[in-house]
Amino acid sequence: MNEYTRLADTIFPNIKETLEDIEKKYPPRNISSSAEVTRFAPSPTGFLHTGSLCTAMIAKKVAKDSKGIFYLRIEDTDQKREVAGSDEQVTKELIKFNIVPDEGYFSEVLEKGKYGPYKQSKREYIYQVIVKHMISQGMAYPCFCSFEELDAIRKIQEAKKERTGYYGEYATCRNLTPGEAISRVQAGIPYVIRFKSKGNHMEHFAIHDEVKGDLNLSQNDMDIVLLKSDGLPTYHFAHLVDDHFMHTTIVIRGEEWLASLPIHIELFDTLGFKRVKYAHLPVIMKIDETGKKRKLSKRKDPEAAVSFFLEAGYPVEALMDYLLTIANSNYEQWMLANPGVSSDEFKFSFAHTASDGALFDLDKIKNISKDNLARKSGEQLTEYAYKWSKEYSKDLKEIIDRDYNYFVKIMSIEKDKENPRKDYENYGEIFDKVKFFYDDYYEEIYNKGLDLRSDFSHELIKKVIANFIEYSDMKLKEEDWFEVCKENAKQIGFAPNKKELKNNPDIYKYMIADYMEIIRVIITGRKNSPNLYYCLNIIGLPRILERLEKVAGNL
RNA sequence: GGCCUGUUGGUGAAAUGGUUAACACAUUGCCCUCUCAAGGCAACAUUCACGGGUUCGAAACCCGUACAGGUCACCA
Repeated sequence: MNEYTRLADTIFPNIKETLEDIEKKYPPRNISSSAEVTRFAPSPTGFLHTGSLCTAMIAKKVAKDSKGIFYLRIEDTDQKREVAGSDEQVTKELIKFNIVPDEGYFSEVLEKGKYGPYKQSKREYIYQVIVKHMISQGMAYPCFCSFEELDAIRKIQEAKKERTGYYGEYATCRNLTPGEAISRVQAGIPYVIRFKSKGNHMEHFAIHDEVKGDLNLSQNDMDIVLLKSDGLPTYHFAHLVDDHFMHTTIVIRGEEWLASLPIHIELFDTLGFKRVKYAHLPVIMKIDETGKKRKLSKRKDPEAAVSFFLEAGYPVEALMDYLLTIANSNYEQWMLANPGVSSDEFKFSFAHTASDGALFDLDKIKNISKDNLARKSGEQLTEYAYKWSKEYSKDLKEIIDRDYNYFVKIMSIEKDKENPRKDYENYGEIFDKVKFFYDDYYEEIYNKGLDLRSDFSHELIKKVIANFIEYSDMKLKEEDWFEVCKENAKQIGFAPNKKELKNNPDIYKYMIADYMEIIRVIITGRKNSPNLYYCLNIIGLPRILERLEKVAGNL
């Protein structure tokens, strides 16, 4: 038994299994060589971030496009930052956006797949086996430096204007003999396990990134921490172990990880593990108050949390479409050329992924969302809005519940036209725009006061109401009905069009638009509404008369 | 500060050495129109961060400069 093995046994006396044993437990996946295995690996520190959703979407797409596997892994190795329950929350939100993992973590009681556990805190044993192996091979060692000592080292480095970190001559614990290390461990001195880097910072190596292209990076020479004093791994080590044994083929993550790529490469090479491919995605940016670019921030930007879009009632496909336009520059053209086709049909390619971060553009999402809602039929729109309302809007749910078909009629206004109306940006806007179709809400609007223009005299308004009641025939077809309205209006002095009004200022003071405005405001309580003919038809003659007579009577 | 990455209009971007720098969002104007929402048409980068070079020819290639972002933890 050599010294390193003794050290390893001293630190992990209860670990009997070897690296080979673990390898056997997680054999290569039985999939074709072109199939990609991707993962989404959030740390449960809060709600799902819009940028993370984008990353997850891409990972899912890459797996799906290649008939591979997409799995979800929870990276909960930092117990200090952990927010209770957010692992399940993130998972649920992901699924709401139709990003359903093929395997991985679903909840505390449900995991799918043979490569688990998929929650890092439950994989402690595996990490320890690997670390023990590394110690016994002289690839890793215990470090007894305290936070204070580390801090002192950093200060010296800063003073000398050298790189900060635990490396080279500063990595004092790497020179401890196994014997010395054993006695310190036995003496109960706290320690972490560090990687013994063989890299040279002055030397470079070539590496290909799917997004960034060919890179030339400095070798790593940091003796980074593998296992923290609490026995849990750092991100770097967990990445090595998990992505190796779960047989990830391509790691898709944010570009904040690019700087530590040399560490990961050295780790994979040292263990003799097959390197994975990498795709480092740019982060979504935003212009802050001072005019500077910065990352979308969960604290400052409501749109950084996906719940923002869920609550506002944007269709999930709209957000996904938008994120895809950022992720693949050719997606927008494809989307325009294939209206209504699911984005699942689109082939994602890293060749069209920008390498710098886009500014988040809410206007664009609104536009995409409007299009999306306009394309839905009245029935579909009602179905989706109703589903949304169950979770996010009592008021909307309540009016739909009163009479589902009545609501469908409202949502169907002019849907059969060549260019359907784009009335709503999201489900959250519907209620307010639709209230007037309901008598109790109309009553509310009426009581607040109808917004009739002040240059309309009471006499004029009464005249219009009387004329409309007498001559308007709701049984007519739309065009005919409107023609009749024009004629009637003309009888009481309203020009039938702009030209006539302009050309005959002595005859006309008002035109048909004004006539209709009076009716519109009285019936709907607003100056703008969808096509009046359809509104009136849905509300029905008795209630129209009621509203008109009420106004006339109170003038 | 070191290292890495990037820079085409207000925004997302196309164009990978060859005529007027696509397209989409936003904005503005006009048309259509019962209002609104749409829709149609048009305007919006004399120029691709800046300086130099290579070339018959550069937004594209090379070199500098500037600016921006990322990163330098027992956080991920």
